[in-house]
Amino acid sequence: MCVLEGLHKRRRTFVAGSDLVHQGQSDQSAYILVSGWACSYKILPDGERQIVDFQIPGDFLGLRSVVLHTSDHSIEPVTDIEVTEVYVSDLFEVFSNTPRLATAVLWAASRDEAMVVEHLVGIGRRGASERVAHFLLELGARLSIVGLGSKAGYDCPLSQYLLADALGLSSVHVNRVLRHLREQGLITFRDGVVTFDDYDRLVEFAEFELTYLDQVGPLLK
Amino acid sequence: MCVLEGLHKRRRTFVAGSDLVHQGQSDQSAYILVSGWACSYKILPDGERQIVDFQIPGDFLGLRSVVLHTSDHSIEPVTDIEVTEVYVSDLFEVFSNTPRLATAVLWAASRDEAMVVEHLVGIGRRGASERVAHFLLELGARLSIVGLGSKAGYDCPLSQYLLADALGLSSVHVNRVLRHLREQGLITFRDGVVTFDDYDRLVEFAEFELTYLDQVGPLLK
DNA sequence: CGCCTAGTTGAGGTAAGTCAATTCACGTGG
DNA sequence: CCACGTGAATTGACTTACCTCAACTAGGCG
Repeated sequence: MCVLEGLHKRRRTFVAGSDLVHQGQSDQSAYILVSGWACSYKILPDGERQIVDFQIPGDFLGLRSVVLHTSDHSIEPVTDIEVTEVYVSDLFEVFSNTPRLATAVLWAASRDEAMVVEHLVGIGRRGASERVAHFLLELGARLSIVGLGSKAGYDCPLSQYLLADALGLSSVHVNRVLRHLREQGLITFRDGVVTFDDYDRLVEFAEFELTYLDQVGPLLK
Repeated sequence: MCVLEGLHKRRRTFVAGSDLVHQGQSDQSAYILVSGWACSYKILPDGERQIVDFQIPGDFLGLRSVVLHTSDHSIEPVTDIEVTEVYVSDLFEVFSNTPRLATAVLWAASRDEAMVVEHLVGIGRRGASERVAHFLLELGARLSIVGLGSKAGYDCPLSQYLLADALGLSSVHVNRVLRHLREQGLITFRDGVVTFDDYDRLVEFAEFELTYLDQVGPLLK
């Protein structure tokens, strides 16, 4: 992400629960998440919520809203968060002066899309247990890249309700699945901590593969 | 899409069924679809397939594979297709000379992601009937933009099997849902043609909203 | 004519949802 | 210090949306 340093600007803080970006608005700012967790989600007209992705330190927030000039989703902090605001005017202007930056931003956007795609596949074609396992593994892999996790586990501030909204399940079922996985000696999620009880067996169970997460940065190094 | 004209290069043809991009490969080309339909999908280790999106004329093919330098998905033509190849070397080089182009490509990538997100929401939180209805409406809206559809309907070369793989349903269930929608006088999909029998009522039923599809082009005009 | 693929329909099974009750940890105010 | 409320996790009983298996039809084509 080092290439993106040039963009960092004003530092800001948001508390858990207060929307950063609101569905339907236009002319939003983009941010880079410095500390804490956030999530991007969509609310359906009938009130149902689908969480599209969680953002962890180092991730962009609201990039798509800025580029498309309108927001099709909302973003809210899961914990209190720190962000650095990226000025829209800058973003486009800077493309002219620093084409490498344009490539870096495009890379970030593509990585983002790849994560959404993987998520889509999980919801569409994986059973609930594999889905939960795969999701927690993927989160772990992402966190490891930024030094916040390992093959042992990681701190995870998500509630079972959030997990359910992300995975297209009911919170009741998420609870049952977590119990099942714990009883199988695969993974434990308790008191805000995810522990991989048997990483290799879990990877096999969830049919987890890294693919795009192998890449650690934009092409141009 | 006019801004992208500068990229158009060699014209090529692919027949239905032959992969353009194959999951796991690196150093792919990107293409712009000129005529016909394609689909991007992922195969899970257990053989299950999830179709991520369908591409129609004007859409990019394989852009993400190029940017991430590795392909996490496959793309195959649904019908025979014509494409124009976009040389990778060009794509990045040209960013330096034509920053407007970089913005246009980023816009295309973002629009792509927005479609995947909408798809994700559908699979995660909509019932089968609403999901099918919404999907066919969205396809119609996209086709209308490039002059291949209207509020009356459109030609659609998809089989019920493809639809099922896209929507995370079984083909049997897709069939039942289509019958149900037809009997409700909402929409008819038969012999390769989608007909909106009652567009307004269908929109209401599916809770369809346009949002990002309102936008017809990159910010910079 | 017979094969193949796409679509159609029925019967029965199952994964996951809903509703509801209970526990527990925490914070807040009397 | 305790009574109370609130939000998360947990578990049981019952319901349902969707899947699987399987049979049958209809069109296209060698």
